[in-house]
Amino acid sequence: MLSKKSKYAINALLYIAKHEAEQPIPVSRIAEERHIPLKFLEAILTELRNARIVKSKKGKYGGYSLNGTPADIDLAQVVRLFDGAIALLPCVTHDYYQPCEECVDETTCGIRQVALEIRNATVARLKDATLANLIERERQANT
Amino acid sequence: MLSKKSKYAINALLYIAKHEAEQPIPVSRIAEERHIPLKFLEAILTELRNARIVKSKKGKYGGYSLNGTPADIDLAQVVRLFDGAIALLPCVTHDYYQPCEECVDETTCGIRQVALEIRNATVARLKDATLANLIERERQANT
DNA sequence: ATTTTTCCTACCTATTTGGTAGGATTAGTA
DNA sequence: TACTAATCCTACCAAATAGGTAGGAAAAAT
Repeated sequence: MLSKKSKYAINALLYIAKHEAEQPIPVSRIAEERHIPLKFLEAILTELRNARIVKSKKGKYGGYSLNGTPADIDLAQVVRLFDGAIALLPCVTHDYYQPCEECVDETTCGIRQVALEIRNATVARLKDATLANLIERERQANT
Repeated sequence: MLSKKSKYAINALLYIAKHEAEQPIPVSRIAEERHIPLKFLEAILTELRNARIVKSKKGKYGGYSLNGTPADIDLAQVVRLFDGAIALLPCVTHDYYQPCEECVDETTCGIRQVALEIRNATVARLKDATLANLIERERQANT
């Protein structure tokens, strides 16, 4: 399951993407419209900014903007940021690799093979799901 | 990521499946051979028994046996038992369904569409990964 | 009776999740 | 300069989950 952080982050990013012309958008507005606790969302957007997925502008009329186009930002980036590795096993992650201590032989491990296939399929789908793609999906579902 | 419970359970089940002729197998033997804490594994096997994935025999020369053939038991069952829903969002699970409270319209939600595709692909692969299948995979990788 | 096993109840610690509180700092505007 | 509206920063917190441990009762085979 995705954490609330990931879900809130995705919702906030989609909100900004859908109101691109009005950037930068203050946290308070996103929090209100998407019913996300203000202070919590503040922390989330700080993380997104540190990861350079959004950029911020301080002071009056400040707020957050996408750092790039909606086609540049995908769910894999967001999920990795807040929930860490996407894979089911640490031995099939790229960035967080760790052997399973109980594993006798990683190269022949059957569970690992399955986990690897699932990871690859999942990552591919999450990378395909850019903000632009999600907005387009919703547009199509609405007709 | 899978919990240790799931990983230990899968390893224990694979161990029993590989030693089918010697059933029932005592917890102590599995714990020793697969380096799993004894008492923890005891609790795990109790859960597997309650779920009727294994069956137990009490007393001397007792232990645990598979309840069915290695082709009957798949990873989806085990993962669901210990880690709950497989999906990324509660709104695309079957058994644990819950709407996302922040969601405006579930039928058009783009994130949901992606989550549903990922869930379906993942569940299919986990169901395909029966104990028999895993053992066969390891046999093939060994040649 | 002894041994070896499962079964049952209770407890425990560390980490993660999902927040909240309060104020300092920055920037635009009058 | 003063005011306002925003981000930024530090600290704290409660509940849930993960990953165990302890001790013994009950059952079954010899």
